Amino acid sequence: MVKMSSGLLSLKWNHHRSTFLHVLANIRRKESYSDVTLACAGKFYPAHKLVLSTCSEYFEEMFERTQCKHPVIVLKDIGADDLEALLSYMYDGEVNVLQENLSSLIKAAECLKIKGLAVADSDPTDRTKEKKLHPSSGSSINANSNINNSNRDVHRNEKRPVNGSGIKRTNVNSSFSEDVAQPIKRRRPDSRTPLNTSASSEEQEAPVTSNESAAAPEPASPVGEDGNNGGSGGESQPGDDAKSAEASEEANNFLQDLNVDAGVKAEPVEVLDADDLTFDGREDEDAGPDHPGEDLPDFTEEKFSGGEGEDPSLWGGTDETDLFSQPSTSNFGEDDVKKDAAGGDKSGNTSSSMDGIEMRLSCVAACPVTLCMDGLPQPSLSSVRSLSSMANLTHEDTETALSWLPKSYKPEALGVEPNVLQSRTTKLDQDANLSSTLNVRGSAPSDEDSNHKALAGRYLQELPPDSFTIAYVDGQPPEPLADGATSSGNLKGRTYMCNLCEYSTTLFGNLKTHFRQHTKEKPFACSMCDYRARQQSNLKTHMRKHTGEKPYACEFCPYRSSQHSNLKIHRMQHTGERPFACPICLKKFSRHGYFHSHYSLHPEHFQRPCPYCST
DNA sequence: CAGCAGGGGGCGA
DNA sequence: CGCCCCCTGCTGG
Repeated sequence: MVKMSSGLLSLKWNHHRSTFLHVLANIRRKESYSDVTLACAGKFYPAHKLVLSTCSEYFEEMFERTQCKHPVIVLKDIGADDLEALLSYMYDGEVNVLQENLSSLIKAAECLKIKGLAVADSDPTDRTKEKKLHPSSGSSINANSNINNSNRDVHRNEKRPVNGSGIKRTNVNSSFSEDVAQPIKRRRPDSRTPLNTSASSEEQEAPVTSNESAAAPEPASPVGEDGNNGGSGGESQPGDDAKSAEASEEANNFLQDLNVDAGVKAEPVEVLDADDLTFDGREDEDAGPDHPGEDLPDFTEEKFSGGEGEDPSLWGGTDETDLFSQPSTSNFGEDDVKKDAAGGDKSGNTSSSMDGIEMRLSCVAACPVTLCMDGLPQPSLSSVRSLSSMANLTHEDTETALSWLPKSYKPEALGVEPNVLQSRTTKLDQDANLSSTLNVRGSAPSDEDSNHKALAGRYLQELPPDSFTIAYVDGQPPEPLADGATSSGNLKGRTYMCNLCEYSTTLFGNLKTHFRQHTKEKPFACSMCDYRARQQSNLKTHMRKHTGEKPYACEFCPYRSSQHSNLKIHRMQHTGERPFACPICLKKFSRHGYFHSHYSLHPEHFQRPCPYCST
């Protein structure tokens, strides 16, 4: 709070912007308040006019011209992947794209006139004025500042070592973040070209390679043209000269600082104007040391303390669906478990993920839009930050968690606080003594158990192996499944026990459905209202409410019902059936609930539990 | 108490 | 996966 000269008090919400982004991500994830639907390649993407019109002149104009409250916009010439990426870009202010997808993405962005990608945007707050007032910090605030860079900023640019893993990276400032962005085609040369140091220009990383430029000459070319050492990103030439080596070392130091609490390994990566920029747009304390991580907590705390409303994408999924929008048809967790169950991807993806993490670290430090060129799904930085916020997480812990953590198994999905995640996996082995239950009930070898769980996960591709326990009737060992064999996962002699509650079933499909209660996943969305269901059949029943369909007719009267069970209840009026009889007064009731209400009035019910539910 | 709607488990294909 | 079923909670008469 700042007391102004006029006597007015200026109340500033420090984390207003980050909170907005966070809430926006949640709203998008939950598909709340959706007032427009984008149809693309057979998929439907609920969205918000406000966001779309904010980020796209195309949509802005479109919405101005239509009076429809909830238009469905069919995008014919845009790929679903590109649209999902653009939606992520618009909602999150950043997106990761594969290098080979960049050209089509830019093309799509141009079609839709996406600000910051295809259309120049300007800073609505006109921070250049602030810059004049605070020249020392101005360069940290927006991308334009890069154009009029200070020597320090230029130096930063010089210090962009190329990672040693062959990953190509690029950063493009976003209009959606604090930073004011220019379209890629314009901004890249500006932001990357120091005004006073030609040498540094040559040393700058060129994240977009020449072949990329060839693939997408229009949008990408300008991106790459500043990077006349464009291959450096992919070819790892951090030590081209002493300057680069020095820059690399400094970047490493920077990253190590950044990674101290992230629990991830530090590796030379591109470091943008990390400590020149703060996430929430606060002016950087320029005199401060190069500890971007000190700036980050504001961001991380705000972004990851969301509890239930946490954006699932914040939680370390390694599949692309974590990073891009998820249409209603998405089947989350699938890829995760595929990787996990298959096992083969595990190590590889883990290391790749870590690379991605590092990349994201640098990006978030700089707070631009990120175009990731490493060709691998990237976990979000937030996963790292979130994990890192947990006490005593080692690098291996983080790596392991990130490598297999599926969306369906994220803390917020499980209804637990994020910082419980560390113990969650442990809890899985301990919870409700289910592991010991396994031994008691099944006495199957643990390796066989894990093998079968892996198989179940492999073929059902839904649940992480540690989410359930299998009990074997008579100690029957699991049947080995040959590669390529198919199985419904419903194998005889097995009881699948949920490790998060007391539920057990002999049918793995039931477990899969059941587990959605823990993940709070409701993958079946009603197209007519906000209703979502965990089971498709429930959605089907729900849809009858909209269609008015009542397929179940009473044979005694005109009554019709949308649900058979309701007809059955109704029919009791005609048949006089009263299945629930009070054992005390012998009064009969048609429903258990009615009986129960009645029964609870009897003083004797304390001594005699309900004969129908034992409560 | 009846109607309605939603949640969730069982089970056959 | 789709269908069936049961159960439950809410609402209004």
